Amino acid sequence: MPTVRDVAERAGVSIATVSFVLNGSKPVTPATRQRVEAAVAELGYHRNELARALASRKTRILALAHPTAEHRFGSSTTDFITSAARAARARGYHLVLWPIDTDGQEIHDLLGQGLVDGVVLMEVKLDDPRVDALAASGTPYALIGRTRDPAGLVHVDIDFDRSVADALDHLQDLGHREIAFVTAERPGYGPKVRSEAAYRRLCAERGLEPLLLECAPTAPAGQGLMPRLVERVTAVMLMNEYAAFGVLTGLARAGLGVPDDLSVLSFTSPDMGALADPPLTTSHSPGAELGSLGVHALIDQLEGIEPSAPRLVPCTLVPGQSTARRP
Amino acid sequence: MPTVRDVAERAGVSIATVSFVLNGSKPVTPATRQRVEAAVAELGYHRNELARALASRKTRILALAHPTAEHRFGSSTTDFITSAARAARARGYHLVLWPIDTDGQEIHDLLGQGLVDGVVLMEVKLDDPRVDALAASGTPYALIGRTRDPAGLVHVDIDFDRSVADALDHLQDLGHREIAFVTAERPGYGPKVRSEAAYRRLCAERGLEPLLLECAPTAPAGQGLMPRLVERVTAVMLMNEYAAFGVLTGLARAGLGVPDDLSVLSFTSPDMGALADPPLTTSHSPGAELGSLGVHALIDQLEGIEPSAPRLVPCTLVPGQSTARRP
DNA sequence: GTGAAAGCGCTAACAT
DNA sequence: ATGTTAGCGCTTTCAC
Repeated sequence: MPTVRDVAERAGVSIATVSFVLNGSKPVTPATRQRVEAAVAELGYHRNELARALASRKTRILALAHPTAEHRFGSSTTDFITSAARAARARGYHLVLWPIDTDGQEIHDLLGQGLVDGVVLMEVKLDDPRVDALAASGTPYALIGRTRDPAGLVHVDIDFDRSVADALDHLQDLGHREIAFVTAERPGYGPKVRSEAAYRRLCAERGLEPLLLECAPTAPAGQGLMPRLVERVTAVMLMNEYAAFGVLTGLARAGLGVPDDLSVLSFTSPDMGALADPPLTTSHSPGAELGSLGVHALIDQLEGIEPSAPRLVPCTLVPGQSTARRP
Repeated sequence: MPTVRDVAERAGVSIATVSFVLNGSKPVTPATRQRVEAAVAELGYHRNELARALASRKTRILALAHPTAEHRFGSSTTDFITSAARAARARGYHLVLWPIDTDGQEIHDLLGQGLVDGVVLMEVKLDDPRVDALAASGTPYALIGRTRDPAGLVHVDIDFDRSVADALDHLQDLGHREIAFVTAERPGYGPKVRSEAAYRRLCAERGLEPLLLECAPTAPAGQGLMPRLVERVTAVMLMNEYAAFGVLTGLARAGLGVPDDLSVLSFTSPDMGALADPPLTTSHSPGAELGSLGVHALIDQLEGIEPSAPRLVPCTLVPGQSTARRP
């Protein structure tokens, strides 16, 4: 592996000049720049990121801290992670994975290693001790999700208000007025709390009678909703990836069908929705976009670019065949 | 952040001795060891992994190279990744994510940065240029999956022979003799090729008539199989995550049911299988185990531990209600 | 068993 | 505009 020294020698300049050219950190004559670039190309030189990190006190490595148990983005977790890693690389950073299970100590030890410049924290809870640990460490960080009071914290999240409003719009446009909302049983879970709040507020604003239900956060779920649900509403929005199949099954067993007897809108990936019969109308979380935005927000902060206002991104509605005009 | 110097000073020893204690790289008197350890604890010292990496010429960072498009492990990709990261950390390594789309150059540039000691390559194809790029680079690597001729390459993969045999056993035990096998349309895709070969061989050995079918590698899929499938077999194994729902739907539309008219065994996660009605008998890929094994195989290689023979891990059969005794 | 000193390959003052 | 030089925080000979 060639080093700056080899490049400098070959180009007939000092190692400082090589560094200036590589980093654009100081003005350099076009002529010498070219000689350096030629030497770099001829030698197939790549700078050693480790040495650079040590000398510059910037590792250009970010950590993606995520609990191993929960899967907030469900089917879009992979998209999120991949997109975060791509965004990092696009700006010259690397992303390391930190599966974090415990709260304070683990993250503290990891940070102590001095390997990363900042942390992207996934699956942020309303009251999250990891956020406190990060804040105490002084390491820059960006949150995916929000704590109870996220004011002043760098974060990106789903825009639950918009997402629920869009879903309601879709159903109301089809003539529905009795629209239930089903979440997963997860007390204190941010997305549940925020989407329920949005639903309640929107119902009030629009003069709709709210019907909030819950079911299990894992499959199978939703089948038990059935007697109650179809008696009281003509449409349902499911903020629970697993519930849709249960609802369809429960309905079928009662001799009823979608969308004739009930319109179903599920917050899940279109891929998942396509598995159902009929293919579901879905609203999918912006996993990839959040991954990218979160990383950019963190890097902006690291590089002293603008304060980077929190971004809230709505889910995207993809019409399927499980929603139809009210009978 | 305290450094070795601070520790050395406080313990009244040289920085070399501190290093010896921290790494166990040289014998040290119990007494001085204790003094050093005390100083470490008092100062809350963590060694700087970056500096250690530069000086020792071992970064203790591994890359997980994965294509962004394909999703071999489907629903278990997240498990795989998480488990790989955990295994790495358990042995004192970090795992960086490298979403790789192009073939040679990208991986070459990344390796040139000198950030990683080795690479775990996911989604290995039968003929994979990335493997050649890695081999040419001289960087140690481990493959998840196998090339056409994996002899001599460090790799871990699903044991398709065992997995298909176990599935056949399950169905044959239930009295089935006509058992179809459905894969996803993906020419040259390792898992498809190897599982099909296993199916053919096993059918021959057991005197069964093979029926191989394909359908789309994305949802919706499988509905089109229906007239043909149920006329010719009493059971089907689906090596296609998306097909199961289509098969169920197709069957229902024909007024038929599972498992009465057809037994269905799907190679997917039990979570996914639980969504179906009836809950599917599934065989799930050992995503987490492969992630961990792959990382260990790579680290063993890096640390000069035994040659680490290739490990093939079978899928795990989880009986559901979609398979039953042949009518 | 312990210490002194020479780097690892780079960046970033500070000179010139 | 370019060069000299002093580190970044650690590991690792080589002496003692």
